[in-house]
Amino acid sequence: MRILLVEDEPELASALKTALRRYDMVVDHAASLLEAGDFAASENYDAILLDRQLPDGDGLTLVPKIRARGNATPVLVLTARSDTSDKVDGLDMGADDYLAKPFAFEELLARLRALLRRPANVQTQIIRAGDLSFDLGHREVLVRGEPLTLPRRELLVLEALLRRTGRMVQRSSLMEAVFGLDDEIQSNALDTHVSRLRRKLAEADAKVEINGVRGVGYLLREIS
Amino acid sequence: MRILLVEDEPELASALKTALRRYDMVVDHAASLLEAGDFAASENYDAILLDRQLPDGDGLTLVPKIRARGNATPVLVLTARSDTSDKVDGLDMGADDYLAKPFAFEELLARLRALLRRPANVQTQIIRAGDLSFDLGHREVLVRGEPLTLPRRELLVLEALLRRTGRMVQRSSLMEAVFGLDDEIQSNALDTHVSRLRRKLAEADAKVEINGVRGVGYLLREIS
DNA sequence: TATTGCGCAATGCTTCTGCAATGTTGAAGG
DNA sequence: CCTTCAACATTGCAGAAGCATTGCGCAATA
Repeated sequence: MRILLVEDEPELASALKTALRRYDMVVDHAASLLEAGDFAASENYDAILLDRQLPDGDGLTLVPKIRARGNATPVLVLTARSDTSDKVDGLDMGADDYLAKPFAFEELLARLRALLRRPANVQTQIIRAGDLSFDLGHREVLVRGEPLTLPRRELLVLEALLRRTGRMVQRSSLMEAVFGLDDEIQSNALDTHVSRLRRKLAEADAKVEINGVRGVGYLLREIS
Repeated sequence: MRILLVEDEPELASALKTALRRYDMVVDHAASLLEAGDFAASENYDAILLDRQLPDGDGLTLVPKIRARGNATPVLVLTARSDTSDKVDGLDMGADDYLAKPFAFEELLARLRALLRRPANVQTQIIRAGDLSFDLGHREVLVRGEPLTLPRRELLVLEALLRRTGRMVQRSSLMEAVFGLDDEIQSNALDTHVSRLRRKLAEADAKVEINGVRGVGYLLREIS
């Protein structure tokens, strides 16, 4: 679990950091709004602990900012101010929870856990063809649910072909996809990979076929 | 917005119902645990407002019951009891928020809005695979009921893998889950932790196996 | 201070991968 | 219809890259 702790008071920050670490959370610490903005922009956190009183402004202003960037990370606001209208403001600006100082660490932890209890499996794009599916996000190939492990280069070939299932993929663009900027490959390495991939797909009975088209490139087809 | 209000005190219930209706929420009212269970089972609510003190038992017991049925509706617990350990219990049993009576209606409304904004949080507290179970809340690993203590980093590895049991976890996302941006790790530290974790899992005969996939990452599998 | 956790580097091992040698196919021209 | 040739297919191989494991020393923790 990755937490961004935004708190300017050094003692409290360090105490919290240590305490949270004890619960196996990975904590990054920002001491100002500016710093917090940078952290939040560049990294993916599972939750943000946010103090309102910061040297360079109200911590709350961070929330709409990151939400505007499409970041839905749960935010738990820590603050000394505790009257109702204050809480309402905080929650309405997009914070997910609000905790008044002083607080019991146990409660902080419990609220944090409640926030973190959310699906960890972000859905990623999956391409299907024949009996196989390719999870682009996790780089995983399944044939009828069974994993099929492929080496890197063959995976790249398969991906490039799957992205245009049933349509031609020019040899040159395959080369680009598989070898990228790597040094100029001067042999028939691509053909080699295609060949090996073909065999594995056949062995797994994936119900797809790679056809070569002379002088042009390859295409992947579903077969009955 | 459909709300299930579980509250036995008629006056409070009716006041809340009226007030919520003013904000265009559709409110169903249950006055007992039994009734609440029926309502929750048959209807789809966007949130549940739950009193703890009910004539036929502690309202909290409803939460694990509906969670077990795969129902992830956010639950906001209302209660007169307000000490910390009480809140912690409530949140750990799967409630999403906790509000002590007496409360300002404005705060209730704000917390409710915050809950409704949140993506549905399913995620059971305990993940199982093979003969081991991982309690995410208490960060405890059990093998056939026996505790297995693991160092921090290994625990993080295990957690990340367990959250996607049987499926690929990219090396990069493992790195992120385990190290965050703490420091630039430039060695094979991850491999080291995986190795050590493997050994401990094998020694404990946990009936799970960590497979490395060259060039991609790792995946955790149950074994017979 | 004793202990444990952790990152790191060295070592051995497995798998990948570019290459070349060899076989196969298909289109064009005679 | 056959020849011919270039493009594609397949396979074995050796070097490279990636992974697994272990021991070590420093640092954090108790």
